[in-house]
Amino acid sequence: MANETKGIPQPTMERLPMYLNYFKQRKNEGCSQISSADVALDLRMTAIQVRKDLACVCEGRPRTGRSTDEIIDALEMLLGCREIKQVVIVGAGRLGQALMDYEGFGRSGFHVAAAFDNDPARCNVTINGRYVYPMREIGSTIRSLNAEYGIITVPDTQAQYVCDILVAAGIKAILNFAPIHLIVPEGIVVKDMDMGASMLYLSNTLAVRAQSKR
Amino acid sequence: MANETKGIPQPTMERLPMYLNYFKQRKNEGCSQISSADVALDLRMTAIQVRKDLACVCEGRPRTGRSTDEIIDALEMLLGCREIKQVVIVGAGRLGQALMDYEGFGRSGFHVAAAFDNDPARCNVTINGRYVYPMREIGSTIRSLNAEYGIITVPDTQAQYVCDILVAAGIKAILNFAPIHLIVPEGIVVKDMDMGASMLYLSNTLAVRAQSKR
DNA sequence: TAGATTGTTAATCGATTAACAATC
DNA sequence: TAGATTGTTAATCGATTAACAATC
Repeated sequence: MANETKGIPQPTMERLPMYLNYFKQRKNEGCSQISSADVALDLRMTAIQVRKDLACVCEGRPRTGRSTDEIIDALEMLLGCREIKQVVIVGAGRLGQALMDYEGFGRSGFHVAAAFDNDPARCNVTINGRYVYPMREIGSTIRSLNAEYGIITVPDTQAQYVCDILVAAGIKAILNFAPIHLIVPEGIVVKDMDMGASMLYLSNTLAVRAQSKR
Repeated sequence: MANETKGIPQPTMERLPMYLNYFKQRKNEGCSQISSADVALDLRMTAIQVRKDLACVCEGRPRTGRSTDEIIDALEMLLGCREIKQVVIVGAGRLGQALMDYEGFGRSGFHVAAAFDNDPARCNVTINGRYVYPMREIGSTIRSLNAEYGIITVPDTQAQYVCDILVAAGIKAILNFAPIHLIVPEGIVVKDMDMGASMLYLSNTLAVRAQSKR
């Protein structure tokens, strides 16, 4: 898989996609060279942290900084954006449908190959360019696609059930939109997308800032 | 706003919603008392960390652990789930529509009060229970609702433009679904929901684990 | 009482920040 | 060359982990 992912601190690793987005933007604006100090200014970080983070990714040149082309290239390689990874979505409701042709997945190398739903009314049709299969075909479809990534967009009550099916079918990593803690075997990776929690992050950050003003 | 949010370490703060989800689940299963050790086992954390995190929230009783009712109560108070906070969504496309009646917002005290779009075909109608206003009414509507939270679900190219409008209208915190770095004035909080980045987290975690196995 | 579980104080670990020499 | 920016080594800071006394 991806190159020397290891050895890079986890917090740095999680900041890299943000840098990648940022450099792509700057490149679009016609910027071809950029210094850590400038990045830091725009991203509201310290120059030292940016420098240290980016040192993990590729070399820069004293005096001129980094080439946007080079750093974008290096980031995409390091993050594995160039490798195409097959994804299935379980739950073809509104959220699932919205994710079926979400551009951001493609840009990171993820291809939504199929969707599944247990509502016959939503099955055996193509929605937003993805074919929706009935749940009973999930195992065989995942295996024939060689999909390793699953996205869960079913109601909370069904999330664990769906999760078990995905794992049994060979899925290795799951993006979970149900605000439920999933139990998975050792070796399976889960990332929770709890949007309620994200909103709470906002309100609590506001609250903390208000307090520290006093 | 929320109680003594301050003084709680940021990493702990960000784990609290996960605990809340977990305790609600356990309560539904009929569990009324729970020890840090059990929580740790289920959440794949260490008992010490759970104990320390939860000590910030409410008191437990030696020998019996914590009451699920009490801790749920304390967490909801601390996180401010009980206060109703008005939210607007900009971009009534598929993703925006899916979020309009997303249950998880309500459970955390966020009420989606209105949506906006610049496509006349999507305006002046009710979608998933929310009225969609034309963009030109955004300022007045936000002010009359007293909304402080905004969700951006417009195409990347329009995200910064929309962000500026939201800030001008008095929005204090933004959940941003565009994979773009938004520039905001001091004091405004932004949380990026970059789903491509989340998928990359999954693939890179898998890669790191595979490497460390060797 | 004995034992499980807590809260708290101290030790460890790792990330961030600072300092500075290297280099285009 | 001089100066800006880099990479690296050392210092600081804060979170996690460990140890243990307190308590139901």
